[in-house]
Amino acid sequence: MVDNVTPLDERLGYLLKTAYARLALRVDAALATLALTARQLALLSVIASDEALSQIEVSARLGVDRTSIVAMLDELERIGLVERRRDERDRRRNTLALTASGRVRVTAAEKARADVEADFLARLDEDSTRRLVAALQALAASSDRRDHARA
Amino acid sequence: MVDNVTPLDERLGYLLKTAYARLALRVDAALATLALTARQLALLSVIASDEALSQIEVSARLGVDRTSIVAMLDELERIGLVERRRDERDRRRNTLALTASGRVRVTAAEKARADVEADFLARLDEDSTRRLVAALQALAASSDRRDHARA
DNA sequence: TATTGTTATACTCTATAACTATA
DNA sequence: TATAGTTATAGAGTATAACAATA
Repeated sequence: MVDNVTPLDERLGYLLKTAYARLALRVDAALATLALTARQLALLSVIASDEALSQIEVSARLGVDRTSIVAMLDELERIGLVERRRDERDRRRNTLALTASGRVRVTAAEKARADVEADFLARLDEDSTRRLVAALQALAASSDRRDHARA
Repeated sequence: MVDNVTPLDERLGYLLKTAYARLALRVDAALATLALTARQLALLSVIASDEALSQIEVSARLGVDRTSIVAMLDELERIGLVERRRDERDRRRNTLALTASGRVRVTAAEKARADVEADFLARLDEDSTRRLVAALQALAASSDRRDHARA
């Protein structure tokens, strides 16, 4: 009826969205054992990677709005994985740190996440996997510049 | 502090999500001129690719719940791009079809979407692009089997 | 005046349950 | 009984505006 309509499974957008959705389902299933969501693990991992980040710094790295971070931290603090500490050099900021329990949980969860990812990629050979990651990184990097220029 | 924490930009999940989000932003920006969202275009394209699909068939192809399709069709019908027709052979079903205006709009929107995608991929050479798409298709295919087995 | 964290609010997308009409 | 479409509703996730405390 209408020509020039690319089938869904040849569209980059559809493929990226579908691949992400499926990986996310598996990661969430694996993390359920550890009572964590993929979203929470991402936040915990950013905190783990660089202690003393503020809430705004963390939100920028995750690409999540600072107002969304508030509720996530409330929950992670409630279950004892994270601590907010007033930054004494700038009392507007909170410095985020993992608790001992948080460190244990992140280590286990990171292993679970990496296992799921490896299993998800099992269909690809090593070279294809390396090139896939490199291509995605290139797209993210090139997009970064534009997005910042436009923002 | 915690070792074995993979940086975000080496995680497949983060890369897929980020790449998709950025492409989606650009596609939506390009489609705004045509008063369409990427979501609407995906629905229109499925209808265009195979006339006489029912709402449930369309929802399955898109991976969108049938209840969500209802409101989307209401809007597309309201702006005159789509028609619901009772299937006379099974009066429970609606057969979906583009209007003449819908066909014109889809053709223009598909061109805009393809242009954005090509620009988004400009950083990659042809071989890398082909391999990226192939890898994503392989991941989608392998995941399909598992998801169906589990569902 | 500007910034950090916070609350309130709203909007989109998604998922579930229950209804209707048809089979 | 089961299925297609529909409605109502609730839950995530996200974004905006406005506020208090601090710079």
